[in-house]
Amino acid sequence: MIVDPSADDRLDRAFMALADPVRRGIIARLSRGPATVNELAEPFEITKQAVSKHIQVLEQAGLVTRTRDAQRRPVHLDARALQALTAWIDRYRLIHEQRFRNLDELLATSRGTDAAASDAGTSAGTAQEEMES
Amino acid sequence: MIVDPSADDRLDRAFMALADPVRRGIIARLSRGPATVNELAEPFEITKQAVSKHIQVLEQAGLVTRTRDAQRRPVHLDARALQALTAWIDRYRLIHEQRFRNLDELLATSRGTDAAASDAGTSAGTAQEEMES
DNA sequence: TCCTTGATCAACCATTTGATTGATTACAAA
DNA sequence: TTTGTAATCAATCAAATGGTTGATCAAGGA
Repeated sequence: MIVDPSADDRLDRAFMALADPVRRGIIARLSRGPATVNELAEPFEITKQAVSKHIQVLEQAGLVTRTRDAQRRPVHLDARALQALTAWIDRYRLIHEQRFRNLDELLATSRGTDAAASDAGTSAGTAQEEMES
Repeated sequence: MIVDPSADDRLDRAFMALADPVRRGIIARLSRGPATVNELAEPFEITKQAVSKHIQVLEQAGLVTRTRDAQRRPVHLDARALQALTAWIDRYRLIHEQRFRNLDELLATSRGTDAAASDAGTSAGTAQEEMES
């Protein structure tokens, strides 16, 4: 039904998919190789149907794919979606850390010129670039 | 109310917190420096109360902290939580990629010995290590 | 063909989420 | 003290999530 899942939507689904310990457990298991729904359901105390739903969530998030093997339906991890998540996180984490390095430099050069250090940037809205790529 | 938020709970909250474009926008803005609720609410077409709730979600996830400045309450990014997320993701992404490298080696050494390549590992549960650290 | 296994579909239910409006707290300035 | 501003609290609501049970589909094997 969804025609054009925007970048936002894809990030929404992927982050949401990982916001559940069962689904993270499934990802952890799949990092070691493909598995069937029954195999994936085994460690958890919920019904197979519930696990099947979790796999659907992971699939719609692009984190896993399903193939066919007779009546089995092995689930495979797709690491590219994981990489997209770390890319998003690291982007802003690195901007934040760069800001701290710049602040350190500022403090190192203009030592003694106080009052700019305590909460520098509370209303520092210099360049308003795009929020999400 | 919550006494001991487990590692699972913390990951739950953090991933869930990022599964929303408004909250990701807030994180993006805070990567450039602290901001007040009003400043953070400005780009969005929702009420300040809604933004305040989003900030609470981010705060409970450990992604941001709030300080005091008279009647203002500047919000600061806490990059350590972001690092915890990339650590979790990269852990399993790297295991997955290592498995592919191993598979490549296997194919390189025993070329001609087929049938192990198509779906190697469908029931490969060698070592059952802990799912989450 | 009949039966078993693997997996999904469908309907339903309790809880949570995201948002709203209106009232209230906290602080500063007049 | 009164006024104004920043922010949260409280009550409410529609929609989504996570789980269940029961029925159904698909593919082999007896």
